Amino acid sequence: MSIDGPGPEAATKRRRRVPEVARREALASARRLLITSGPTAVTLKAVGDEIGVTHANLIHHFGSAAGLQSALMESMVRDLTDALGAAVEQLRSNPGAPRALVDAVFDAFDQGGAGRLAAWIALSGDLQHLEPVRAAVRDLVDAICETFAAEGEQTHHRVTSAVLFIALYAFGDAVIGAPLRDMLDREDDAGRKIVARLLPTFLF
Amino acid sequence: MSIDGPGPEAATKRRRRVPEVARREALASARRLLITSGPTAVTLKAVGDEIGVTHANLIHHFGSAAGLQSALMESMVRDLTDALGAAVEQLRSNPGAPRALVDAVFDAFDQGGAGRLAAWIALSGDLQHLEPVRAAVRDLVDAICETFAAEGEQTHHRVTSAVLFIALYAFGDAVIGAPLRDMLDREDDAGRKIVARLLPTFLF
DNA sequence: GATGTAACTTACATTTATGTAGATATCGTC
DNA sequence: GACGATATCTACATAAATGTAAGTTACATC
Repeated sequence: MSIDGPGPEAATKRRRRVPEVARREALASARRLLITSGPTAVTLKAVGDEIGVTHANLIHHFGSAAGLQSALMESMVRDLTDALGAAVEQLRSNPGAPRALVDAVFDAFDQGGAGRLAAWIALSGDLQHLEPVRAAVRDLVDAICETFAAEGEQTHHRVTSAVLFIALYAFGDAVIGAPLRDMLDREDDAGRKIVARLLPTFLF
Repeated sequence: MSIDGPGPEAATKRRRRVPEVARREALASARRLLITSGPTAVTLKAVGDEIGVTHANLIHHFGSAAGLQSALMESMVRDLTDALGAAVEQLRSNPGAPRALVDAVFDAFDQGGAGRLAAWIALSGDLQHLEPVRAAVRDLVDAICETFAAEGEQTHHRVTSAVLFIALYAFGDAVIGAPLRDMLDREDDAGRKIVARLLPTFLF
């Protein structure tokens, strides 16, 4: 009886991945662990066990445990910025549908674990990992300003207010929204509805 | 030359605290560590070093490291609920001043570290520590409903929306507000101003 | 001043995460 | 099929966090 793995006779076999695949598998596993069990669960051993390699192998690919964490943060930040970009496209093609934009941003924080990741980064104090987000946020603001260019002098101020509003709220919702809604006996998308209703206040 | 401590001739002396004082000092130190250096910095050794006792002594008082963490969470949750109670009193004495209520709630999450604590709890999955908050939130909702009793059928729905709104936003602001405002070149109280402006939308 | 309780310490054991060194196996290439 | 690069593993080392046991000391009470 083989403990686990590809099979009885393959128990002594190694699976040799190309480095890029090995890194991708490891990062996917690390993200899963972060989302389901929290930051402390993302250890070399836990990730290695999930994808069937030793912890030493992960050090080989990422240099160190900190290297793995950095790569994970980088990967999740990239996904978040991609989602924000998609949200802007969404807004451009249909400026009058705030709920679609809200869903895009909320999903970015909720699924993919960007909210939990941001909380982890903030709690750990590794703020340098948030730097890539700065450029993405700048782009987001510029894009929205362009879409609402005719609004006059206060456009930039209103847009930054709107971005601050939706980002903080989506973050909070992703991290503690579920238990809080449970305490208040509110439906799952209560937060999204509120934001979608208030967002036009900023932009129009 | 004494390394550190109360003084040269007191180097061999022990300081014997009454248990309540020992616990209070330890919890204050643990909170400081949590706020300044993140959850992983709250270890028995770190807390012990700060208040001048050994890690074994902390185990003596709290039973285990988990016991210390639970006590810390309990203490911070109590402070948060106290602050929420004060916010309700504030609202009762002056129902027309949203900014005062907003400041009270934001300070509860910001100072005292309730926001960081909640993030830690949510990330770790120790949701049972949030149970005391449930009762506090219920009280808060009831108190606000009472204050605005004349508003008719939808009062409860509107109030829960308002509480969800301000709590999620204050939480988000406490955890990632600072870096996000920096990215957007916005002033420190930008978040509070936005919430104070929008809050009447729910209640009136 | 003697005594008992318990706060506190020291010393040791265990577990877990991380890191290093060297051996081994896999796969592309000749 | 031999060979070289390297992905992967085994084995060992280290550090930190937690926990346990037993001894010490401070302080209240008599």
